[in-house]
Amino acid sequence: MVYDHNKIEAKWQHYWEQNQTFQTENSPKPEQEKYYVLDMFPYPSGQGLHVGHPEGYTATDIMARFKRMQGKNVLHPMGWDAFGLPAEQYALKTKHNPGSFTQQNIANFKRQIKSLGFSYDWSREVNTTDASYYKWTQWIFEKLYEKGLAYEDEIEVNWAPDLMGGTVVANEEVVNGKTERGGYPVYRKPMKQWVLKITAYADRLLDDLEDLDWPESIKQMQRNWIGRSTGARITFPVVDCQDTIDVFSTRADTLFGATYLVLAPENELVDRLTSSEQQAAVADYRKQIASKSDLERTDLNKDKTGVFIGSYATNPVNGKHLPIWISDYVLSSYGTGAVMAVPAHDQRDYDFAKKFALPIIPVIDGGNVEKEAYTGDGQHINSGFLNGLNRQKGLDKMMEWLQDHHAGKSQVNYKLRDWIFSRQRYWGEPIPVIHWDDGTTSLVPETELPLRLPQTDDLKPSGTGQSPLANLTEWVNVTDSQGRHGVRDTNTMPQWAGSSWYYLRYIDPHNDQMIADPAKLKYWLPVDLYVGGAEHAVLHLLYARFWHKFLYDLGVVPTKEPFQKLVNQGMILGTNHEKMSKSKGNVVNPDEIVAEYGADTLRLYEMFMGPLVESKPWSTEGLAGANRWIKRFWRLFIDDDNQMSEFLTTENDGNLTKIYHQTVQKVTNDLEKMRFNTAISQLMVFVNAVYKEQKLPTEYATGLVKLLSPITPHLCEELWQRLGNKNSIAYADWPSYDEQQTVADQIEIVVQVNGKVRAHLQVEPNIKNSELQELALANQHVKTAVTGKKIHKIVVVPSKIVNIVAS
RNA sequence: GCCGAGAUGGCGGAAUUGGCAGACGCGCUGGACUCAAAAUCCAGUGAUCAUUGCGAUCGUGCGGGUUCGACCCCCGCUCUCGGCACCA
Repeated sequence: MVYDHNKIEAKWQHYWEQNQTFQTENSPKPEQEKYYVLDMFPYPSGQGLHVGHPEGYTATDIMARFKRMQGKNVLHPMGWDAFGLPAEQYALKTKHNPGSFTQQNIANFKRQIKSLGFSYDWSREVNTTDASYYKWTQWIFEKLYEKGLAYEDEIEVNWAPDLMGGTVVANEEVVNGKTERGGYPVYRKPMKQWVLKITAYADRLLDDLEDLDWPESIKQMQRNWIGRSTGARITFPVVDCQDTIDVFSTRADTLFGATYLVLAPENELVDRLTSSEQQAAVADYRKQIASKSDLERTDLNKDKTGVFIGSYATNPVNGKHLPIWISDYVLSSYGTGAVMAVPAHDQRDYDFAKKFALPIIPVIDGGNVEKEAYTGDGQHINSGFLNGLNRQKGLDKMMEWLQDHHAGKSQVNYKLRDWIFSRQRYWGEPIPVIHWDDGTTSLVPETELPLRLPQTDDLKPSGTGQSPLANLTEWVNVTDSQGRHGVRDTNTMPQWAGSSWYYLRYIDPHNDQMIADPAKLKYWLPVDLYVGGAEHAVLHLLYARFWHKFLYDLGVVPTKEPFQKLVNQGMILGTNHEKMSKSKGNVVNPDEIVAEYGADTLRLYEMFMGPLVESKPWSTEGLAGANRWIKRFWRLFIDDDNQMSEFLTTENDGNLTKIYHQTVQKVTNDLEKMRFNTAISQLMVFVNAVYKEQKLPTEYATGLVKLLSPITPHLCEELWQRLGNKNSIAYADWPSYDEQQTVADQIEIVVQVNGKVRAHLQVEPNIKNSELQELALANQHVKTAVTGKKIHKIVVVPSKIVNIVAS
């Protein structure tokens, strides 16, 4: 009988559900080793799954099934990151509540995921939009607030007036000066926002990367994002004034070369230090800057702009008077919002100095300041007591001098900014804060959590820059027991909030007393394997690490880091080698694949395409090939009359012994290293060998089905049952191999002459080198190759190669 | 511009403590089965030359180097992908 994927896949999916095969016991089992394998949970979009989703999910499912068969206690959950902008935009358009729309999408995602036969424990499903879930998201926020790590601040934010009737987006959501979603322009605007002090954890977030088994590229991206930079804070007194200007510099050694100072236009010192003659020009420049979008400030405008503010500062090291300018190439949000300009040795300062004809004084030998700034090393010149010293020695000496003269000290700065945590949206976790009329602010008491999102079908932009929640006056206005009136905070949390801790909730998903039972957390943490797309390299993964460390400090979680091993699956491209997208018309829908070929074929093909971490193009022929092989595998066991195949035999003539043990060894090692493509290739090699032999001893048949079962579970459950087994293959023992059986009695030795292969020799594995050498020289092909030549040297690598060097 | 990853047949890919380049699959060609086709099974398939048979030469983005021996290590390039992008 030909393999009927529809019937068999439905049968086993039903069986697993009925028997709760993959439900993980709720009480920890300290005597059994655990394995927590996690997928990045999806945002359930209206589009449903694309073939990229099942790639990562198949990889984790194989690992989950493999580890179960090796006797591990496996936690393998799935859930939904269901707050988010698309649902809100849809709701605004259609006058529906985003909740019902979201439920529909989740149902569709779940149907699709289930059709692929993944071994999730669905009893642990979480949904970030459930009040019983976001109660704890709000709880974490309150703890952050209590510890002073959540604060309100009037800060320059990325204001996108055209997005959702005006909203604030995080730095990470701004791409090339436009919003990541929708591509709307972004402007800088000071606004009151909730901010989380992630910078307080900058050092730990940086240093603890060391011990993680993550791709080096991701670690490097996080390091760059955090951007720790060690330098000096140098104080410049302002001439004829009590004020001082502090600057941050990593090149304090070039202080003698400073020829002017630049403040960020937004720096508050500007008001006080601008001379009356320059007032108009400065005001004009600042106005220009404020109306520029980020894009205009960076990409579109590489040309330096700026204005002299009419006052001077004193260089502490030589008393020179330096003009003070403002320019938008100095960022108000980094360092002190002011720099000392050393145009001879910094390209940005150089460009500015050239444009405004400011002096350029070289203080390090080398380079040519007529052409460009010199940033290399060299001996200091024009630098008083630093003359003759190189960069590092000069820096050390200058730091000493600055400390001694109270003109500066060492300082560490980070590119990492605090996390702007409020969004002017409806579809998110409400921030549980009340602003009282008397000017005080308080948290919603923990006993009153969750603070539920009020139901409404009529979402409207508030028009004030506040979220649509501002319209819901009944919800917004509160009166306490003393009759005091206040208003609720109308901000909601960003999508990153719910996804920053969901992996903790899976461990104890129905606990209504706490985030999770500490004993269970202790047993299951950290996550042993986390698989997802590289697009979350900095955002999600940095925020989750931050919250985890905070919870660690609170004593809630027992580990410093949440995810021990991280793997990024590569992208699946369209057949034209381009990224799949609707507009290119190269999107493959997994539903169609499952209907035509079955889930096992999709799983097998996606794992066979190439290494998990690489991007690779879809191939319709390749997919059909995977399906052909599944049927070929089936025919090893089941004949055309639906009987057990004549290949199956209880007699073992030993012809397949070596290759069987090799296969068990290779598949086991490859799965451990997640090299699924080569594991599958080895199984194909074995199947080819069985077809040659026309025989399959039962002991190898059962082993073979087990080896393949993590990859194509439906097929293998069916064959396992037909081989006479009563229980699911999911908990069958993983096959073992005998190392002795994997090596042959005879090994092949390559004989080279001058590095070129001239002959092959069949020899005993433990042959002596001298014997090997003799055999090689006696070979006819070798003799021909060395005829008329003098042998200089013979290199023998035991059990591998003989290389004869002759000329 | 800076940081990171990569480049292997017609295609996806395999092979690294430096030791037979191209496993496995796709595609293609031929054969068997069939009235025929599909499906299946078997064989061949890097290029060039030779071909009656053994075979020979070249070949892992490009140019050098180290080595008995290099896809692998070193130096210098080109291109592709990902990230960052006035962070002082």
